Amino acid sequence: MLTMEQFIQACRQRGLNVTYQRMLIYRVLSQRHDHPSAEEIYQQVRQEYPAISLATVYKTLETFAEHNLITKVTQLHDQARFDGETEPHHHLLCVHCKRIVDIRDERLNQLEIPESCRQEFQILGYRIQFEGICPECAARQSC
Amino acid sequence: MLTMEQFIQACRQRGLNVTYQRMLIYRVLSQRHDHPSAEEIYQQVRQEYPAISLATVYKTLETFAEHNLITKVTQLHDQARFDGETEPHHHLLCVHCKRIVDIRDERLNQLEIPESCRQEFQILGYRIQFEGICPECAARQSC
DNA sequence: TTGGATGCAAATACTTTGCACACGG
DNA sequence: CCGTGTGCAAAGTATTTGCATCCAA
Repeated sequence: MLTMEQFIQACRQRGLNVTYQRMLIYRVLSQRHDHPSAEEIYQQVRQEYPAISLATVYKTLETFAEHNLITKVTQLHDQARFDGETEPHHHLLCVHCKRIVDIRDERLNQLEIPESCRQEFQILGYRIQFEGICPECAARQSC
Repeated sequence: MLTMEQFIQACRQRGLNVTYQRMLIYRVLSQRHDHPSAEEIYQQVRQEYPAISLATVYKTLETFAEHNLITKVTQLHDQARFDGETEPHHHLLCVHCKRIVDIRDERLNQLEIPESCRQEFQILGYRIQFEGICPECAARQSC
């Protein structure tokens, strides 16, 4: 989370033009803590700048995420993926090709649930997603 | 992961008709370990049963997931969600209303990466997603 | 001035729905 | 036979793209 000054700096460092739209989108997103969708951000930005287009919001969020100014909570959102297994286990995702490998390790199933979770939510479980680059993608990149 | 006999049993227990399509879809999914999309399952099932429709695959996967015969890897896949924070932290998701709350706990950032992950993938990090039911949804349900 | 950013509309991708017919129990 | 499941086509939703115009640097 950056201040507006830091944000402007960060854009310049990355060669991104600092536009009014980008500042609004960044401000709206960083002031919210519920991880909104593009549509929700669009609706909120529109209140201050009605001329903005939804396509700009999409493009801007994508650009920010590529430049590591924000993150996408849902990396695999573009299509649903299914798992024949219902027993607790974890996943390792290749951030390039989106391949998923199962991870089974008893120690990972014994995580202590933090107090902040238990506080109000009725906890059902948890999933750990490891992220990395698979050998095939690593080989392709280094060429 | 169930044998075909166990699967048929499990369907009966849940009051689900055992159809040829359902058996094929379950078999294809449980034999793969890459967590395919509906389209990929459709393409593979089609090789054995060309008359199947993509809509049936979608409906069937949804039904299976509701009855806990399979799981959806991507619960939030229906729309992308963004986070203004790029520093490592974790999430608590309400499985009903899809609300996301940030979880910060230093102990969660010190997980030991399992050997099976390191083996080949170049690991970039991990995210933990806790899942539960938020107070609002819990109140609504109990009525 | 100039390349990157925006806005609009059209296109695409994924998923869901309505309905007539088929089939499992 | 009854009610659930299926297939098809159409509709719905989320997202991306092409392109003319605009604007930050």
